[in-house]
Amino acid sequence: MPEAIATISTAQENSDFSNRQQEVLSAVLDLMVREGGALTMERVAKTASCSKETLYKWFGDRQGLLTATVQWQASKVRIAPIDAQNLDEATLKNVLVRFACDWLTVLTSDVSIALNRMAISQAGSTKSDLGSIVLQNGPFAMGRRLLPVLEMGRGAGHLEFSDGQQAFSCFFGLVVRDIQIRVLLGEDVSLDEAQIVLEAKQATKNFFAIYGKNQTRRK
Amino acid sequence: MPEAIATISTAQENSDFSNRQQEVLSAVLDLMVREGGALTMERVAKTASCSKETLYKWFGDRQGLLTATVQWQASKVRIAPIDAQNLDEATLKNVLVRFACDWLTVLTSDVSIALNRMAISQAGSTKSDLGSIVLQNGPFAMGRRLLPVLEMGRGAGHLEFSDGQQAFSCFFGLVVRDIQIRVLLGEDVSLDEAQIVLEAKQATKNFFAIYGKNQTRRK
DNA sequence: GCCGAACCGTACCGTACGGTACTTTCGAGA
DNA sequence: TCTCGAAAGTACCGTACGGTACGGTTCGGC
Repeated sequence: MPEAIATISTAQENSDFSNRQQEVLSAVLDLMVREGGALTMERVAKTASCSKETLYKWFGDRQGLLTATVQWQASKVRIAPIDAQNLDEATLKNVLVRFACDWLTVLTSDVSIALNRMAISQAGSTKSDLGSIVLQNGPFAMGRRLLPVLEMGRGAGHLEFSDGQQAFSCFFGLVVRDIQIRVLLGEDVSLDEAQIVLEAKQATKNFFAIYGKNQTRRK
Repeated sequence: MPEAIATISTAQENSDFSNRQQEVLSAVLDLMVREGGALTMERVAKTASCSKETLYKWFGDRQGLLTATVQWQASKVRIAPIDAQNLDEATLKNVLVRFACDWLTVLTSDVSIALNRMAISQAGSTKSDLGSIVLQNGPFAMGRRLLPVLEMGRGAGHLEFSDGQQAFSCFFGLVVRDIQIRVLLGEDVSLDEAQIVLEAKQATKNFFAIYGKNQTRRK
């Protein structure tokens, strides 16, 4: 079983950013979480103890800084491969539960909320690909990752579906429900570990009620 | 069967706002949709052909104008009562499908997207109840409305659940899936009427696979 | 020790925007 | 027709913020 979907890599030579630059990006992330979307270049500079001029030199402009932050955060979330040998039904369910747990944990984390808020708030306006970046590293990444698992489950005879995308989308809905929109809108949805596990199990069970092969289904 | 969940009332003496004020609010809504969250008082005044001073006189400040707009929009969406006489299973399903259709239509509408973006973008920061207003008139209102239906369905022996909230939440997830977060993040999810109906039927079918009484379910 | 590059701190500029004050226009009622 | 009040139009102010310029400081290479 995979250790976790989202594992923070040990950083250091993580990406195209130098250590100092990553310190800055980390500060941006902190500010996003603490102050919401209203971060100013001056506050970033002060928080990261660097000069505004350096910020502009490194990241071009404010938009570039935000984009770099989102990309950097995305690059930190590595998705561990799934070793799907001998996929008996219990193992498959375990993988799905695990998956749902990780997903719920990420969704309700401060960083994810802040990032999504940021991306959403400017998705409608000027040319900015923040939205698509978050999209790529959020729902889409989950889909790309979960799809093979579902197909393996189908191959092993535990699941039954024709459209994999649709099956994934359904699982997504069962897991996330109205939780994400509620946290994004500011409701304090505090889920402790136990609750998350419960929700994940429930979602998986429900998923099997729909796509499980041994279920009687209507029509 | 209810005509529609969201029926625009014939306006006029709709709420606490005078006709002229509603013209202004309508202009705000238009601007939100067209320009995204970056609306300035000056643009509102110009668009609505009124003076900034009047705006401040009527709505106090920018925040008040936004709040008034959201509330006004919410007040326009009247939820028609459900006449749940002789709730046979087909009727129940019809009601649910109908419900899901309306919900999906609203979710993907320009106005809803703009409003949600606005509320989300400032949900994290300063004291503002935009988020809770949208929350109250979005997911929560849906829940308050759908819950009695589900309970009637249970009473009539078509559904089986212990926690109504949970059942609603599940239905919500099955209907909305990842659609809302994707549109909010800027993806162009264009659903025509036919697709929406399809999605709604699928969601209802899936819901019955989970909570329908005549289903074999595991555990 | 010297030089240059990188970078910090800070002062500064221009502008956009929230909010206010003042003048003009318009329309209803006496 | 005159009066008055409400609201349009406009000019204005203060400030916050994005972006730039520049002097001072540190540090690695020679």
